[in-house]
Amino acid sequence: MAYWLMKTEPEAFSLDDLQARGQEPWDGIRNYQARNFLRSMQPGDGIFIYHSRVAVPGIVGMAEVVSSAHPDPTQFDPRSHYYDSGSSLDKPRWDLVDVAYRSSFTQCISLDSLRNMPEFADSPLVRKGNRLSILPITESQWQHVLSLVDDGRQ
DNA sequence: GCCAACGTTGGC
DNA sequence: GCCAACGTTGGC
Repeated sequence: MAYWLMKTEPEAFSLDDLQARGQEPWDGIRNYQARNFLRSMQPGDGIFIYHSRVAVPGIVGMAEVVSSAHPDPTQFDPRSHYYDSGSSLDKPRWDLVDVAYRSSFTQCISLDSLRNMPEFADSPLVRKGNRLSILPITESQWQHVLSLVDDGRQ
C-alpha cells in the first residue's frame, strides 16, 4: 500500500469530471520519472488529486489506483495529442493506470498551506519550478492531510 | 497571460 | 557527450 499525488488541470480534467465518470484511465503521462512512478503503483494505492494552474492550486480530494500499469493506448494513435512516433506496440514507451474517484474535500488543501506543513518540507511538490505531475506521498503526509479534512470529507 | 524552471532533442 | 534551442509545466 502506497500513496501518491496526481496533478491535473481542472480545465482539462477535474476531480468533478472523475467523480462523474467514476473511473478514468490516467493517460497522457509523458515524463519518464512520472512513468516510473506509474509502474510502481498497485491497485489499492491511495491518491491525492491536485488541481494545478488555477487561482488556488492544491489537493482537492482523493482517488484510488484500480489497475496496475499497462500501455497507454494514446501513444499509438497518430490523431492523439499524446501520440509518440518513437513508441511501438511491441515496445511501448508509456504506461497508464486506471484511477477511481473516492472523495472530494469540502475545502481545498492549498499549496500555500502545504508549504507551511513540516511534513511537506522535503516534498518536490513545494519546490519552486517543480513539474512532476505524479509524485509519491509519505504515510505521514497522507495522514496529516487526512487529519485536516477528517470532519470535512464528503 | 507571463515567464522561470525544467526535461528533451538534436547538431556538432 | 556537451549544450543550445526548444517545448512544456505551473505558480503567479
